[in-house]
Amino acid sequence: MGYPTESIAKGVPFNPLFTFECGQAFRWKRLSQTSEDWLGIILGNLVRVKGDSLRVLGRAEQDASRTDAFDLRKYFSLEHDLDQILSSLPKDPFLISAVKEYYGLRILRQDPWECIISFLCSINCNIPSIKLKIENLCRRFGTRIESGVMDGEYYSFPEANSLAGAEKRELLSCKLGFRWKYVRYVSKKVAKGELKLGSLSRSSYHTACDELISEASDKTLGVGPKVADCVCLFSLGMLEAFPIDIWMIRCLMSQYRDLIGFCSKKVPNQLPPRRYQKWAEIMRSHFGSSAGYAQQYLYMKMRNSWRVHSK
DNA sequence: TCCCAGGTCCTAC
DNA sequence: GTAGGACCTGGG
Repeated sequence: MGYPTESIAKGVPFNPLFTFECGQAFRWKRLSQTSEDWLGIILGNLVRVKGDSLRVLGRAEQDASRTDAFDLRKYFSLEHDLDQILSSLPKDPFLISAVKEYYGLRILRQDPWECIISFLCSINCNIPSIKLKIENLCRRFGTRIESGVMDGEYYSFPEANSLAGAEKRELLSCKLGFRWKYVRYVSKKVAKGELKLGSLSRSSYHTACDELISEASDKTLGVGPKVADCVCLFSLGMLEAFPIDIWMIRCLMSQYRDLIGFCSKKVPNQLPPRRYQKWAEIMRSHFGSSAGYAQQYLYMKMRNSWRVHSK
């Protein structure tokens, strides 16, 4: 294949393991457990990241129209000055240890379309289960990518039109469960141009959230505050977004209880919308304009320490 | 067999 | 406005 090898992040802090396994993206696969060798698919391009070098191995034929938007510097958010961002965060002990432990985690700038569908798949699911659903969708509705180099089959993420036209039983066969109607509803909105994901990045964070959640007073089925925050943070470059999931609730309850001013000792497993907004706003003003970075480091710390703790 | 998972929606107060 | 339950399914 005649694609050049590029250096992804020479001199830039970048840890593929933390970046790809922190639950922001679901299609990166580690090829070797002993080295940093990863395979991912970005806008129909099969991409290999090995050490700090990056190589494009193949492209999906029918995705040619989208390759102009294929910008690896943008995808890996190389314009983010990680050291500057991390040093701008408040110095509380829990966050300091999270940053120390997971240094090199970068927030990616993914395709908003893939991002919104992925996080619809994430609703009430664990990560292996999310990956399975997305993989099923790609195999069923995506386009085969010919690499000629790698073993195995690789598929692009489906186009909005494909999912918008899918039948219920087809989506259910991808193991989407009750999420099938969310996926199809949003796909139709995007396919018809009623939800313009591309232009959202030019909006303010709050405008983008409103647009994603209420979408001109017509509720966007399946997109609540958490999914909207994930889209803002992981695909629109809005670093102030602070998604609050079950792990973040546990984190806030155990580490930032005074800040959120929540009296009950019982850790809730979900937040009513108003409380979600209140807590997210408090954390935004605490962590500042890069609150999303704090959230990701805290998320990693919380998940992994919980796992160790509960063994 | 039960419980849980990167939530959201609907119903009943 | 908000608490409580339902929702598909795979994995522990």
